[in-house]
Amino acid sequence: MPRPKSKGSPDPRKSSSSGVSLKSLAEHLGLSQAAVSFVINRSPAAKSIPHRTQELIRAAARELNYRPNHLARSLRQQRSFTIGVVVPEISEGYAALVMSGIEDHLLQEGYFYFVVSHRHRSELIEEYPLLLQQRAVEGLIVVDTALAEAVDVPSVAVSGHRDVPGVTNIVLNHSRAACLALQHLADFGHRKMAFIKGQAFSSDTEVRWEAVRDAAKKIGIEIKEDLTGQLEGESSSPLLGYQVTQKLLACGEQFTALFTFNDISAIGAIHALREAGRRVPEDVSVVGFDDIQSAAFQNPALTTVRQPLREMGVIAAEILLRRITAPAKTPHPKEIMVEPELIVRASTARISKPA
Amino acid sequence: MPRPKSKGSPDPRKSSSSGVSLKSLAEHLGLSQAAVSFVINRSPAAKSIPHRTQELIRAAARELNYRPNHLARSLRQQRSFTIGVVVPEISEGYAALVMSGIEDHLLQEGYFYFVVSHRHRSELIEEYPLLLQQRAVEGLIVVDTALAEAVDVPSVAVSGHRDVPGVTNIVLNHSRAACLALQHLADFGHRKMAFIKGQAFSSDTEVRWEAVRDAAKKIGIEIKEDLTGQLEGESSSPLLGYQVTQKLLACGEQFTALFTFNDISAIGAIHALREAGRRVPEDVSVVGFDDIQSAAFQNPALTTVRQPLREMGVIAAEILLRRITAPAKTPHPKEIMVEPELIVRASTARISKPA
DNA sequence: ACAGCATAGTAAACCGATTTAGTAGGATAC
DNA sequence: GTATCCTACTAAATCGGTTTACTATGCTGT
Repeated sequence: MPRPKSKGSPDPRKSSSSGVSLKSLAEHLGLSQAAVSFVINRSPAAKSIPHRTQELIRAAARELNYRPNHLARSLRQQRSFTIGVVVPEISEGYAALVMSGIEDHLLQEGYFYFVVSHRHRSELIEEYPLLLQQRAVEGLIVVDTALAEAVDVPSVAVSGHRDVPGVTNIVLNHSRAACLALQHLADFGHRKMAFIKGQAFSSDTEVRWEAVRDAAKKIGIEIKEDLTGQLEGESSSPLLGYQVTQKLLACGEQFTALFTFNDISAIGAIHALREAGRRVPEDVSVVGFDDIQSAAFQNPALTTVRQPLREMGVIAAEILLRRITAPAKTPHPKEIMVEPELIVRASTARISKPA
Repeated sequence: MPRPKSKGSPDPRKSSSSGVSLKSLAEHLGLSQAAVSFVINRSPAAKSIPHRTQELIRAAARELNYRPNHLARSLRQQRSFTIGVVVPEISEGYAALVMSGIEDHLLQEGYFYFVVSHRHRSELIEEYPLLLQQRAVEGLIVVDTALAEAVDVPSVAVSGHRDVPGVTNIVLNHSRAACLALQHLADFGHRKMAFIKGQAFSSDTEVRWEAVRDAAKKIGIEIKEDLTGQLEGESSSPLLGYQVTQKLLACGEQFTALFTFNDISAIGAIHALREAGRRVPEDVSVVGFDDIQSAAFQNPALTTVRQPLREMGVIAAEILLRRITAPAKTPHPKEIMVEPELIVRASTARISKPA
């Protein structure tokens, strides 16, 4: 009853999935399903079918608007042309940019993808990869998420730092990123620097902090316990940076520069600084991270360490598809590193002579 | 060769999709596939199978880590539990927020979804819905995109304004939105207002502009041709608003207030104003639209018309699933309207007495 | 005259589930 | 004693394609 009955006469209003199956198309043509399938797919087996017949088949397919059922095809071929993408949350600027790169490459190559966001709930982080595999994805891209254990499809982690078997990590050169930022501030004469670390769950947090400490040591900057804050909370609102900065200000320790974990928190931080009567950049220089789109249009425009997020998404997709289609040829790189770039704008300035 | 051979002994390392099929599970148990299927799915037919046997089956399924192949199930049941989501682009704050609402509800209800972005290319806008239907999606959600023609699955359009058969439109009450903004500015004494319209391809542009004109007439504000600009270009960067505002300033006509199409362009506009020596809000009041996350953290904090984007995504998903699961009961509303809210912050102020 | 080969296909297995229709064997009813 | 019902399942069809193995026919070469 709910199924549209397929009468002998093809209904031209019915398009695609609704009416026309390979079977009905073959019947219409008076040929076998196999013959039609060979021609439609340009399979090598079609070489024994004369051109005339091939054209008849193609014409009929066009006319009846035949579109092969992707489910059936995937089931038989054991190829779904589908990828699973796991992100912490979608609204976040970071993940959205990476996703946009991923999408670009995947769709270009004829793959579709499922997106799931886990909002840092660990049971979802474990469950979603399994659900995705049940849905026959051929590979997984996880963004800023620590994959619990090995999965049995090829996987790529963007900003993954764990050494998980079968997973290729796409990472930023955090050492270089930290050097760029600190050297820039040091060049401007800053010595008393404050820092805002990322949330504990963010996979970049730890690596970046290591890099910052190394860079500070190399450049000869002291990192004071009192002047290091940490973002807390799930959301990616500037509010988090605002709150941490208030705490940093409250501790009483002086600082002339602030290096934040991302641009979003830098925006909140500037707000807090201004509320406390500190001018940016005259009293405090602020360096952000990521270079999100609105960074250039903050007031003052944000000096930041640019992370090639979109490109990282593209690379992730490229590597993954390469691993899927030519597993033998690609000896599966463990890590691919991309380079940051310092974008100097108006939120940093030479330190003013102490009054 | 590429397929993992399924030997008699189950390999405990192989999980999910790899080794265990219903067939192998049934063989392992010495039962028929049907019996196992009944129990796994808690089908009513399982009532004739004794508890003892049911437990054996479930235990074996757990132990071998059996996970039914979703492709096969979908094919047989003609239910894919998959939705297609069509957006202009992913990086945009607007679409990302709506998507986050969509995702929340869909995953909660056990559906997965494919995302495709068309970047306003009309051939993709036509092709993607077909490709999605080929992939057996049970419904479509299109965001800020004009669906070319009727599709044969239930569909919901967020910010759709076309009357397409079979499509439910989720729209903002633009009349109210325009009144809120203009009345607010008028209350502050503004009479000379400038406007930035959306890009021609954005489905809200026209409707909103109508609403603005109506509101202006009602309130008694004159809309000058010279003081209405329009965003141009694909991207959603603040740069677009920056450029339009430069043009508005260049024309020489004076204005004390500016109502922009979205927050992103408001951010660019403020930049341009400031560069031209106009202070915000002292010289020019600016009202944005959407209330994106960083709106509150601009300097000055942005006064804006809040659009409940996330909620609109949730509603879209709800309506769609309701239409899919109970097509008879839901007589398919043509339009659902959500209400805007004016968020007054610091980018608008009472007009200063003319010097 | 007949093997051998190319042409133009077809029949049927298969992917991995769900689902309908049916069956074997024991218990109960009359 | 047997018709009937219940219990505990199973065999086989099905979803819509792809793919392997095979066949029927006609032509060529010797």
